Amino acid sequence: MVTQPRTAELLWGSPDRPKRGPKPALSLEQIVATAVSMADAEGLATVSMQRLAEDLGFTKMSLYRYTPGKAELTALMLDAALGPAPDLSDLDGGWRAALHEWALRMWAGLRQHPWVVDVAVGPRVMGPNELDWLETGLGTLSDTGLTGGERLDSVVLITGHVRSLAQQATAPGAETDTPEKALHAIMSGILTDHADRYPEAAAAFASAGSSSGQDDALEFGLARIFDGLAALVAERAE
Amino acid sequence: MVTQPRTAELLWGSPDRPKRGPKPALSLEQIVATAVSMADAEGLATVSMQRLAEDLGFTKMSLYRYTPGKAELTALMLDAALGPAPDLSDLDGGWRAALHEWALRMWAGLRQHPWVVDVAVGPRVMGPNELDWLETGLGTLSDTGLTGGERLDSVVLITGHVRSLAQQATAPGAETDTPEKALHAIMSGILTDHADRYPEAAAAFASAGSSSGQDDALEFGLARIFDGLAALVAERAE
DNA sequence: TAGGAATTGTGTCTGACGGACACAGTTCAG
DNA sequence: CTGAACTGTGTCCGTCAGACACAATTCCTA
Repeated sequence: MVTQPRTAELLWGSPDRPKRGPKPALSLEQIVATAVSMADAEGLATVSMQRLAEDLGFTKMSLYRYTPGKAELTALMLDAALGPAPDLSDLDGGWRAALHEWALRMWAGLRQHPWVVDVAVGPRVMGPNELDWLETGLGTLSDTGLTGGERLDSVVLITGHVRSLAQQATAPGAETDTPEKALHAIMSGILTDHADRYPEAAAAFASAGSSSGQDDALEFGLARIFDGLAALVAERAE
Repeated sequence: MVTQPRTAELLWGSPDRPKRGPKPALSLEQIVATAVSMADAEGLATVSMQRLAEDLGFTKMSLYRYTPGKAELTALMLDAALGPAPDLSDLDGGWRAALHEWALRMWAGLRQHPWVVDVAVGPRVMGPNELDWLETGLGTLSDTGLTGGERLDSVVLITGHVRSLAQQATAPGAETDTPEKALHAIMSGILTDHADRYPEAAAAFASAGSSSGQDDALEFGLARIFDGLAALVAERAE
């Protein structure tokens, strides 16, 4: 990643305009915002520099006056789409209620910008908004007596769960149904053909396909994680 | 996805050779195996039909005699890389030990084939091996009294955790260090610059960066999830 | 006030990608 | 033995990110 310093400067640097030369007709914010709404509407894959430039009424190469490359633009899109973290200070119910709300807000955001999950991958330069989310998540655990590493691992655990489900729920083919039903629809033929070899899977799908509401998998996972965390917090409190 | 029936047939169908015409010089298995090792060695992105064909000593277009398109080939690569699920029947320690081993095996597999995480996304046609993993995971919970939906959600929860961490750990830039240290290295400058705005994050990274061994985040998350599951199982057992 | 000098938008070009299509050569069934 | 089916190849297309040179615009300085 040679682009890291540039990415960091674009995300964190101050936008000091040069003095000579014609005034830019576009702004990086404008480009990023257009790219985000395009990705929201038609998927990240359809956002090419060409299409983005056409949407803005300029040529493709003009965009490279604002961003060194598409990777940097994508990093900016990510932080813009995340937006600032929610304010959880008014919440009652301790860390559990706060973390729950935090997770649900993140879930809602990821549903709105499904492509974010594909972009926010691996150790990378976090933008102000992403770091704000992390900060807020960690803050919910400040009264628990957990160590810094444990708090970090907790937030990572919840993030992973939310992201993993968001990825399933917003993937192509799952727009109409819940991901469980979509998967069940796809696999039902195969499962009935091989029910003898995969009895547990066949039974589980049959049972889950009939009941199971909308966000069951999300709430189920959160409940288990919070129960597990509560046990650790209680242990630390002794 | 118009390619779904074809994918299903390639994954589950029987390979009946046509009788007329020259014998194929390649086999789909051979192509898939080559593609898998190429993806392992140099990343999924570098596996183009062109490079793959060159590696096999044929032209690009010849590969399309074996697979209708790259998407189907990728689906086959996924199932081939997963391999059969581990046999957990010899394990003592109940569902917890079995699920733990299951998760660690999956972790090992994902470390070996990092690109699998990027491919195994969304409701899709599962291959025999992928379904075998699911079957085995569900099987560990058969004595717990959980419903089919709960078992499914549990396996999804653990899978999400393992996958999420594998994605962090094997992303470009994290090969040398643990993902936490890599992220810390990237973000340390920014964090010290903005420590007043992100105190929790700065503190957590500082604390985690000094201690924290190799797979702490993995084991931490698994422990919390298992504790939470144990509480539910105990509740059901009443 | 008249220059450079810096900066912006454009047009052209390259190499890589997935894949459509026509064609020649090979193999078997009738 | 002939026609049908099948395999591998070569050529072509549209799209992608991006390099580079160039003309036009704007400001700082002499």
